[in-house]
Amino acid sequence: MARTSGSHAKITGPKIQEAAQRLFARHGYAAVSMRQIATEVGVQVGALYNYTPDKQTLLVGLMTSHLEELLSAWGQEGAVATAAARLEQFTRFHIRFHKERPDAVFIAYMELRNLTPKNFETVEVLRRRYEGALEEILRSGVTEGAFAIADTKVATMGIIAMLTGLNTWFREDGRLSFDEVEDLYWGIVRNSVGLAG
Amino acid sequence: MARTSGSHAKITGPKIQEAAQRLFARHGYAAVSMRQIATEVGVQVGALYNYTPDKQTLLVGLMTSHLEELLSAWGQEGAVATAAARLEQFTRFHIRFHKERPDAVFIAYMELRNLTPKNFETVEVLRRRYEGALEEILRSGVTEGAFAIADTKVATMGIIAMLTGLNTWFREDGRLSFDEVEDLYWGIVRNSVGLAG
DNA sequence: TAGAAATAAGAACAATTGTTCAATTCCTGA
DNA sequence: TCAGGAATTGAACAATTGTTCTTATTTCTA
Repeated sequence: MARTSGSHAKITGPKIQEAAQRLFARHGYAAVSMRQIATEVGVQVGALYNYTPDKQTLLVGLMTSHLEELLSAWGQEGAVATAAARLEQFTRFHIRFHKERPDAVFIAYMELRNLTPKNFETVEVLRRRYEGALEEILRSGVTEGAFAIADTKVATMGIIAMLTGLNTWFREDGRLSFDEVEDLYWGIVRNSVGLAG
Repeated sequence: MARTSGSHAKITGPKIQEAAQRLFARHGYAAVSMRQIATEVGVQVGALYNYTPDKQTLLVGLMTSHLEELLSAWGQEGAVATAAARLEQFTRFHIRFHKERPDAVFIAYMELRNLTPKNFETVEVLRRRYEGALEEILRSGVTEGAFAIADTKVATMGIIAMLTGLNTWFREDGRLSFDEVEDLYWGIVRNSVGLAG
């Protein structure tokens, strides 16, 4: 056999990324073989190497494209007046964006140790840029006198960890709807920066 | 060769656990081979199987003993009067306990997907018991009228995620000392439950 | 419609994987 | 001191790993 009928890079390429993302998230990068990915795509393992030079590149590609999407989506949020409104906007944006991409989020946090140093740095630059967006909000809120925050960098890390942690426990069929949880999280964040209810 | 001079289970046993913990945390469970562990211990791979029936048991053993230590240590904290004081006690305890065991914490959070279903359930029971400890504090604070919390379960997950997240960014040689960060985190937690500064 | 480019199959590679087991040596208690 | 249990080696197993390469077929372009 050789090239199969109907095969096309525009189709196989995305399929490979989706399969890799799903499998890496489910079992972990190291535990997933190239053959498993190929099987999921419906292709033989050799074909994968028309799309990636190696397994590592597949991983770092998933991470960077996720973080770039994240930054791009945040950049497209509309402008709001006060720091408090901006913080609410960020909180709800973060929660919603991450909820829609559990696999990508999982990989971006869990597989950092499987990156080569150079790839790790690339990913970290993107992540820090996103953290910087929140910190800027917190700083402007302190300047406005609206927030009571002792250290904006520490608050940034605390808030992001809290928001991202939602992915680890929220279940669609649980006690609360997602909208309810979103409101509750915003309530906690609002409190945490010293905003009046 | 065979039994080596000076060899003893009381020594090799802990050494294996320490090596496995260090390596699993650094590279991930799936990425670490039994031979790497053996090399780290200074032993041949066959010897490991005097101490564990298989690799999976090594992993689940690390997780459960970490969580049991955590629960035991929390159980030994002294009694305090108010819910607010108890929450401060929990916050500082959690941060300090986790700071001392970065490898164990990392594994307990990152390697859940490598557990068999039965082992996963065992670990989850322990984790839920710990989460329950915090939720009980929050509930009693609400009863006292000291805390303003809309949903204690959600607040529990949010606070624990925030506190545990500290491990991912704190560096001993960073801008702030650990004691400073501990105080800052307590300030955020205090705010988040609506306690007056 | 012919030739070129794109796409995939399938076999092959050496290296590594978790686990088992007999053989061998050391250590301890009586 | 010596027997028996404890501890380890070292070899072996089949299965799986990431990657490369040649070959074959399909699709695209002119």
